[in-house]
Amino acid sequence: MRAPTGAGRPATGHARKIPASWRGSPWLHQLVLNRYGHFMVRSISSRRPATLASLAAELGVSRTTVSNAYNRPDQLSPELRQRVLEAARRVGYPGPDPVARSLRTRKAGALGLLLTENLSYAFRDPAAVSFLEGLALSCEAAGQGLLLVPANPEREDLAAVHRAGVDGFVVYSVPDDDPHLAAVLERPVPTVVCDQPSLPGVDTVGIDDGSAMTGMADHLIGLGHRRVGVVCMRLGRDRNDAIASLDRQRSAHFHVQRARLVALAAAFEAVGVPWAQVPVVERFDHSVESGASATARILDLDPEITAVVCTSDILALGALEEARRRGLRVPQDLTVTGFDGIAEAERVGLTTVVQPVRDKGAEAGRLLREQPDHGRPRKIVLPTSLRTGSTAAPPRNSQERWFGP
Amino acid sequence: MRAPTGAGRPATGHARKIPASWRGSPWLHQLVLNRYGHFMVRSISSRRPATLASLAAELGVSRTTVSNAYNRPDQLSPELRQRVLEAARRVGYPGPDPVARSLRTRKAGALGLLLTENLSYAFRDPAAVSFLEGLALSCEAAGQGLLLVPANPEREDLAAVHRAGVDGFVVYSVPDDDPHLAAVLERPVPTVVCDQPSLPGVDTVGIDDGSAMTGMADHLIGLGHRRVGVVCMRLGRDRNDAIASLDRQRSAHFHVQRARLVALAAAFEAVGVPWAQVPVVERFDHSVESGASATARILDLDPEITAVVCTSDILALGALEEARRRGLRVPQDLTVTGFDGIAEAERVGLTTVVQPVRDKGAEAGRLLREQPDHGRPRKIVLPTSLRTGSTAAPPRNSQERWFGP
DNA sequence: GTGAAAGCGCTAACAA
DNA sequence: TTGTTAGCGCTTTCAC
Repeated sequence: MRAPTGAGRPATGHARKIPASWRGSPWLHQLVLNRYGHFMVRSISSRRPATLASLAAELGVSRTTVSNAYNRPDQLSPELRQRVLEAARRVGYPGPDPVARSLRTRKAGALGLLLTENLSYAFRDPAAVSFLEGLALSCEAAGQGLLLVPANPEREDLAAVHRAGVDGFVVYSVPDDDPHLAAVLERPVPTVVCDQPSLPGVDTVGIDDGSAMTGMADHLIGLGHRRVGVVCMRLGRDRNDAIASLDRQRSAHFHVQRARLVALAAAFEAVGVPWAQVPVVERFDHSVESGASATARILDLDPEITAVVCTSDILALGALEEARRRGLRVPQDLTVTGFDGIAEAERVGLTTVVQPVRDKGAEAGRLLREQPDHGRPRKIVLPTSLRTGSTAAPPRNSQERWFGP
Repeated sequence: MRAPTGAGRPATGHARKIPASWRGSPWLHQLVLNRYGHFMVRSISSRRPATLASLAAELGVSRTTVSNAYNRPDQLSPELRQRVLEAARRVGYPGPDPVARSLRTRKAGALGLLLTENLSYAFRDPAAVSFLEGLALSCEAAGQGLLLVPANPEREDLAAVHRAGVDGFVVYSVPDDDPHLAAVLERPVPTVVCDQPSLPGVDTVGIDDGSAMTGMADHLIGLGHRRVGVVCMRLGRDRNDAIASLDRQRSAHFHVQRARLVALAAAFEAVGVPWAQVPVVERFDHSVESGASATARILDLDPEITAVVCTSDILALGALEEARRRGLRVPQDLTVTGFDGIAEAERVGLTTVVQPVRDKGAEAGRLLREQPDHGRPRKIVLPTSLRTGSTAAPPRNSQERWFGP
């Protein structure tokens, strides 16, 4: 029996009328009387995907019942539930549409992650991957998805941020002038920033970069180093593969780099090293090669330098490579230090600052999940530690002597 | 002027009536006459979040116009658009709700990624991370999000799969009996499987594991190895840190491992090695330690073994570690081979099969994006190559001689 | 260039 | 336990 496909509503107003858009569509329907005497629409062709409503019509039950079969098994008899689920399988109903459910419940079931501009660098940076691991695990434990939001710097694709159906955002290590960050903050969902930038009104998780780097500086100063060079990551969104001026250091848009440099400067100035004369070489790409080339630059500039301080382990690995290339023994001829504490750094015995990267991810997820009703922004500061490896020692011709350990 | 908060519709039917649910809510509204003489609702408190409709009411324009201001700038005058955008900022309207838009447009703007059961292993496996990188880059280029779908093996949390608002799924390297895979295939969106399992009706991207491993086997056979041991990843969802029986090898639920083992067996059987006597040690955890312990097991079982074939680089790194621990020189005393071609393997000169992991991710994304109107399932097979490093050489007391290259 | 109408597919408060 | 009602917030023909 074919249904009249024209418009108009059935004899009773209780059943949904046939949507006008179905007219002329390839999907066929028939009007059936349910057990309450209401007309309902039943699909007699499987071409139009089944919906909760069509399944309900098919079965002659209400939409609530079908919904309950999926979402509140305790709200209906096991037999009825079984009947519903079976019918669903028969007509190929894949269960409630997640998007419609999200709209209704106002929950997306996922967190968004805004990563540093260049995705590839993020995935090639073991520290970033560990952060991702921590966050992903935390999401998994909570049964939430994790949406990687593309933040292509070239296309300034804010649409991706606007389009993301998420219950909250984690922003990982972006410059303070990143337009994607601004777009995220405009969204009416909670946000946690990890590492950078430091924003007054926003929940934050990170470490105390300044004091961690002070610790490293003190260690080097204690060893007797006074003539040092620094390799750092990019300080702004522009590519500047060169010496970073004092001004550029102090106004860096990447707050983490800024804090580390400022701490270094303060510590060395305190023992009489004029920071303006210390070569601080910036590299846009965060890679081993960058670390090597920056180190080369430093050593070319001043071969008397006794220690190369790097603001990341990846860069430090490059420094080690360059030292090897030049036949400089580490640590006898040159001291090299890193920052992060990635696995590979430990393997080669790098002296570095170890930070709990994975925990940062977990904390970020937790913060987003535990929304206090009100209150001040939460600032989580995780502990770091100095790992003294085998890449730092007193300088060769140091006038200071080292009597340790 | 306070609006009557009771129900009922305004004098004209053109404006939306006030939703009953607003009654008694903390949000206040007033009825205003727009320039067409229609009553519209205006929010006079910013507590209830603005919507496209409320903004339209505020401005006295239709919802279409506001929608167009965001989605089709060419459909209205620049001045009007500007007015709309300004008003939006004033009332704190964050732009069209992404979920509602998704429901309407039937596009989620994201792909879902179902990863191997244990998330941590995925993030600690450089091959998996590279895959992720390739996929993420491909999504970024297309302006799509990438949703990591939690697939906790313990909680069998299929809800996460059901809840994922995505336009398609990528399934990366799961066993053929994974319930999450089944749940994904039930969803009415396209799916691409990467690596495993091999499913007849589903789009696929991978490599020819069999012939790649055959190449490796032939290489070892050519070097003169006949007494070999194998370290492989888990063959099923159950933990079995032990020798894998022939039967277990042949019926492995992880098709990639199965294909590699079957190829090895065939190649060695072909030169008279009885495969049943070759120790194949399985490890559930995919880690360097696993590779080491499995290698230890093999060498304890048969110290005369001349080559340890590993089905992944990570495991091979462990094998190298164990050899070092035992004072065995590689390759003089022991040959070790891997599979994947990760960066660290190259660094240590591992002889291995190199596969284009990043390309796999990119291909998976592309396949999902380019949906043919119809046709056979697409099977993409990417090329591999044998990288002869410094960890494979003829066996010490080989009766076969090696005259090459 | 602008507006009205229709409905995407679902859930939840309430009523029966 | 089941059904009815009322939207969630948006886009999109199609008419004006």
